[in-house]
Amino acid sequence: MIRKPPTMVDVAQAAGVSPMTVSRAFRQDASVSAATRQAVMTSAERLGYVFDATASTLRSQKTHFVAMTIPALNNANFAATVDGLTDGLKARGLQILLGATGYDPDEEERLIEQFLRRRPEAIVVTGGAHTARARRLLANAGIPVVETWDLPPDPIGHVVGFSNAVAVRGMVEHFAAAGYRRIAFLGGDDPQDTRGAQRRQGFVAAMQALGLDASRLVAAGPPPVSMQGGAAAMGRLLDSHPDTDAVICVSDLSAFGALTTCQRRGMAVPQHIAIAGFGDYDIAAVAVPSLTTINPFPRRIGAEAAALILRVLDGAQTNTAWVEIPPALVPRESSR
Amino acid sequence: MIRKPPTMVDVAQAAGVSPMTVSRAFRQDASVSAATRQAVMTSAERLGYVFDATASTLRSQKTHFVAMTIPALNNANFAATVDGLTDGLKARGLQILLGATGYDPDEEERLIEQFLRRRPEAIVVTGGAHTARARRLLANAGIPVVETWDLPPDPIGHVVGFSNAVAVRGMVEHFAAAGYRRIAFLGGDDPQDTRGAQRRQGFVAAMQALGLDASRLVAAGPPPVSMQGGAAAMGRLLDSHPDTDAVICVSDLSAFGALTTCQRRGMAVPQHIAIAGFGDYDIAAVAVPSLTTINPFPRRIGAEAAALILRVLDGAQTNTAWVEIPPALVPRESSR
DNA sequence: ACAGCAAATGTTAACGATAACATAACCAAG
DNA sequence: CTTGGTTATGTTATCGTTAACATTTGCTGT
Repeated sequence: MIRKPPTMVDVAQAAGVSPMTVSRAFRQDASVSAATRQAVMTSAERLGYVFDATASTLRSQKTHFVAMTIPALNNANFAATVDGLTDGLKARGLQILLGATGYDPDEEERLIEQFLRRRPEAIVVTGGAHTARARRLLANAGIPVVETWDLPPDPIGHVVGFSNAVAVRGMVEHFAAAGYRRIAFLGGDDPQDTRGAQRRQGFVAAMQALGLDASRLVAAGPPPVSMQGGAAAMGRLLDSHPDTDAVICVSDLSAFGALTTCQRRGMAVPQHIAIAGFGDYDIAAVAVPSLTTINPFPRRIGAEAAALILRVLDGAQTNTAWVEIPPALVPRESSR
Repeated sequence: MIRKPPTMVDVAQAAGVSPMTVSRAFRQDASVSAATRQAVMTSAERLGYVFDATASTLRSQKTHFVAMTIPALNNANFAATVDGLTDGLKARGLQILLGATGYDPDEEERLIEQFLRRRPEAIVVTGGAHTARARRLLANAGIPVVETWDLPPDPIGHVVGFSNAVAVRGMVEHFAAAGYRRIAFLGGDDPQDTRGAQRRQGFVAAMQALGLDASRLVAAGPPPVSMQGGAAAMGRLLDSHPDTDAVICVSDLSAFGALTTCQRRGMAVPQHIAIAGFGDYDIAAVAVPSLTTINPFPRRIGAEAAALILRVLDGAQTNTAWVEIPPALVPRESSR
């Protein structure tokens, strides 16, 4: 026999109070006597009552949702950002509505539209490249919008990020100072991965600024750039430019792939060729040799976004924020 | 100036129809003439109307949500399961409400309770170990419950998974057949990681069944077992049991960590010691040497769960399902 | 020309909570 | 024993959509 689930009215009846009192008992701020709350909770538990967030949302116009889109779930960096955001918002009872775009702006647009229908109290997106319609939807949503992992030239709302190009410039200068000259860049060829593309652009600009040859660019295929993709690309690079003395890779994963290609070919790293990655994933610290990389502090990006959202929702922050999280270069064994 | 966002009533007025017609125009099944739908959509777009899923949900009692809890976001295996589930449900307009438990049953309970308040149409959880209250909440939720990544002895609802113990037994037998005798198990020491613990139990049982010494167990610390944790644990194993000829690790990540310890100590893998992991993560295929592992088909777990949920929601499946996805042993260079 | 029926649209009430307002109960101070 | 003020609880109407039912329109066949 199926009977329909109990509502506050049922709980109120069972506890001998009004529905309004039940409603109050289920919130921590409200003024309900301890005895009454206890009675309500007991009745609720006995009836198997589960609070209906939908009805609450409709009436109070508070969803306690914060939406977030990331390019891919399966990426430790983005996952760390999500963790940072989740932790920062959990204490306020804000839940994350998470979606992966698969690095596709159209999919992102679809996702954003779906999310906005749920009326999140804020929305966090990754990167600054969006479809025109997505931009319009975000701009008109009437909620705080935070763009992360980037410094968009034409931001929609708040920004918590860093310049991918500048970060790679730092690596190029580091390599140049260490004496490397014939430096290549691996990956960043797919325009869908805007952060990857910016890293490559940053490489080219920095090399040119130093008067070095910036033409050693090797494609690693569509995002997410895998270890396999990095390994294959490294093979092509070594074939086409055997005299390359350093490679900067679009990510640690591709860098590790590149490293394995060197190992399989018996090329010593960093003696024969230096390798750098991006992201400071676990593998960068553990690999033998460990990988020189750039730490973009992904968790902090999420945490700062969370703190910013809370400030805005509290009315403590009224202007648009621009928070830069400067990445740190992490020198390791894969370069001298 | 702030004006409150338009509703269907506003759109209806602008389009010269009733709100009900607007409602119908926003669904694909409903009978609305093409001309009317066009007029409604134009008005909606002009007013910047965004459909309110909350009100829709309250009235229709359909949230189009499916909730899922996983131990950690930052884990390629679980992420693949989420992807499989998401893909399978997307076509039906079902959105995933995702939460990470951090391998903590109490956190899982909290998450489940929060999720149920949103009235998902189904809920997918990882593993069979839950708090008593969590079990009760799930059992009484009145929606399909799917437990994944495990074969729980006392399932709450449907099951899509495999036996972690049996999978590791297969690896032990594989190693024994290859002539390894002094086999160790790395990780699985923390009871919070139930799947890890089951892998270790499977190891012990299989070793004993073969009359081999099952006492070479080395702890790798609390989940998620990191590459670093695996590396450190391997160091301890080599110190305490230098004659070990093979190690089965609780995951590929710890296996890779273990591999790096061998590399740093100049021990050849697999000549000196064989290594196996679990999960068939990218790194297993790319590492040098590549890692022998077990592929649990994580994406397929998600896809099967999605298919199952759709069958149940359609009424096509009325009994409780028990879907086993047998993992596959993947022999690679790290063992002979 | 009109019954008969399908397609398109309208009307009313409800989903389950809570904001806003009203009142009852209680206690301290005069 | 009032008055004034706080605390606890109740009443009413409403959030924005859609299920259920009602009605209109348009077309087919005879």
